[in-house]
Amino acid sequence: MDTGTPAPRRRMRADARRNYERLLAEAAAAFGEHGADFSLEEIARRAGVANGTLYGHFPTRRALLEALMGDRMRTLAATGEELLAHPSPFDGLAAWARAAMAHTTLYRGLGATLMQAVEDETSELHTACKAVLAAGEGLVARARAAGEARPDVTAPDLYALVNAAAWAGEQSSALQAERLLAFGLDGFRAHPPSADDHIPGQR
Amino acid sequence: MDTGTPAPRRRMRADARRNYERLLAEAAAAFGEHGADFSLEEIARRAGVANGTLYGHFPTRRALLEALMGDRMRTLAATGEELLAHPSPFDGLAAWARAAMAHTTLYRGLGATLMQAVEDETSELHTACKAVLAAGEGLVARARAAGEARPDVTAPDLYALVNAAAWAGEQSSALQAERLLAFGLDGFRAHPPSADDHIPGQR
DNA sequence: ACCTGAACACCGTTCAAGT
DNA sequence: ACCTGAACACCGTTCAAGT
Repeated sequence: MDTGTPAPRRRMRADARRNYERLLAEAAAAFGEHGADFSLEEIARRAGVANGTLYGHFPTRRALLEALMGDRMRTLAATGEELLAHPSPFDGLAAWARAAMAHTTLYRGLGATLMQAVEDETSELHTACKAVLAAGEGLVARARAAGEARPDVTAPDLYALVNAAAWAGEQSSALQAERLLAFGLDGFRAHPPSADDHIPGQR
Repeated sequence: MDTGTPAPRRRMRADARRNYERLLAEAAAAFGEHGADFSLEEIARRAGVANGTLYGHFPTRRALLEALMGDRMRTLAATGEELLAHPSPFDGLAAWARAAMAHTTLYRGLGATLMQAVEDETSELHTACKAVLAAGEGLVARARAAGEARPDVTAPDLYALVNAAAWAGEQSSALQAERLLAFGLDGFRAHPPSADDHIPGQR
């Protein structure tokens, strides 16, 4: 389960702390209902603070998202490590992929931010995304080693699949997201001995 | 090859026609360089017309995109019908999927519009998207009938895969888009006799 | 140390007034 | 028939001035 609102790193003045938490609460509600691109100005308005106050606490939209999502993402990474103990390497990988997609689905439009953050070191979400990617890498490596996943499947492939499927789901339906994820995962699976379709670009 | 700027449906006054074409040309350039979400106001500015003139010709951004993409999309649909004659049903499907993804990639951010338009009957792109979807349906049906594609793969699955892979490519790299498409297509492939992974939701 | 609110430079869309 | 440009209601971001 979740630990609720994450604590700011350091001691803050009482009024500052109160503003910080109200902003976080309003942002969570607004992002949940209208997506991660919702107006920051309107969030400040709903929290009853001036827009400058929001920027004081969260200099960028990504910083706000990190405050909302950081803990969840670290939990997801931890779940990945636990799934390394799953009896079936591929099923463990698949289960984790579904959990990861559920995280991306938290706020509509989040996938793009998560995709960019993993490559952008200046993003406040970079560290959390890297942890998620590393967890995926562990699971992919294990499935590859067991001969259950293709030898050319990478962690970035898994990361991209999860976010892309979530994106597709936002455009049409949650069912479509699940289907795309399932087909993609099946494409990751090692064939018994048969046809080797070429995946471009090995990395 | 392409027929160049599409003609407006009816006779127009000479100055109107000139504005129409300048708007289209500037939009093509701007969307190509900065994506399909580029400022319409700036496009009007570059075309040397008032913003109201742009809205007069193209009441919505989708109308502008339809004028730019409609012919291309109908060509893509026609290519799909030709590929029904491909010796290998699955290879024909795969070749068409790659061509479709190339279309989505024309303007950054286009995928979302194409995904929505296929379900939104009020979208100016709806008809063109439906034609593309129908072409996909033909190829998928043939590959299913030949036992080369899973029996539960649908045209919307193919459509979603193409756009989702294109989207992922925009967030990271064109190579990632190709890889995701390849893995997804491989997931569409029928297994010889073996493991049946469950794809949710049959449609 | 933190907050306020105005300032700046943008958007998309509509519509009265012109020619 | 078509064009213009202002009007309206929004944005994100910055920063001087306050307490």
